[in-house]
Amino acid sequence: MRSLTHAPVFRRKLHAWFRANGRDLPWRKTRDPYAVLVSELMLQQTQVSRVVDYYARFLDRFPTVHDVARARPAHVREAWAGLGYYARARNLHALARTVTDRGRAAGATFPRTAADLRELPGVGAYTAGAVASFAFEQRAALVDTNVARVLARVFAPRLDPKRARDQRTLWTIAEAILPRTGRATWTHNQSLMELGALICTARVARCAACPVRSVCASAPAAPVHRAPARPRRSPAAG
DNA sequence: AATGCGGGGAA
DNA sequence: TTCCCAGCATT
Repeated sequence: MRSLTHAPVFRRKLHAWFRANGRDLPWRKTRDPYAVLVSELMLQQTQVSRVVDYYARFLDRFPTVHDVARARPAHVREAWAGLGYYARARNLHALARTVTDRGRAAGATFPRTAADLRELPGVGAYTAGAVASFAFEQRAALVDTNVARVLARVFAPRLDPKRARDQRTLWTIAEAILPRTGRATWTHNQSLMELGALICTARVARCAACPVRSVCASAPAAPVHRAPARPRRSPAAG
């Protein structure tokens, strides 16, 4: 992998860009672990644009994790109808019951660390990192398809983000470039995914609009601004 | 390491 | 058409 010398500059530029250009998505307004979990489960392999409405309707119908835990499986499934990957709805239901069962009657007890979140049904490495950093503002790394692509292009252009073996390296990079605090990690992880979603996309890397192109191993060198060329003869000419 | 799982949008 | 999308569980 390429050296991570540029990580501090990368972070600074990325975060500044995100604050100015990040989308105003509903799940970015909350730190409620239940709401964050719902959004993350819905977003697995599913585009943001299609999740927005389902997310609002689902929380309207099941405002708390207790409402899901109490519900009949068929009703949860019904709220999920059309989204696809229905195992996610079953997992959410099972997860809700787990979280409310072991808590006391009043409050649900969500695991707060990525390692503990990982034990919940339907929660893999990515979702565990997402809930840890987005709901609990923990200093946890996360690598989804966006982050894998961005990190590979910026820091390790020889890695193939789709290759399973290279993913391990990408997780190592993701952890290595994490900011110091959990609060900053929230912004950091959101920023990474947003860059992958808006600028550094799968089909086209919009390098001209990219805030981190100056430290990117894959971006073409910025076009040099220079005065009109003086007439010049090639060495061979004459 | 591969595969099944949904459905829709974009190139 | 193909590829891709805030992946995960199972084999």
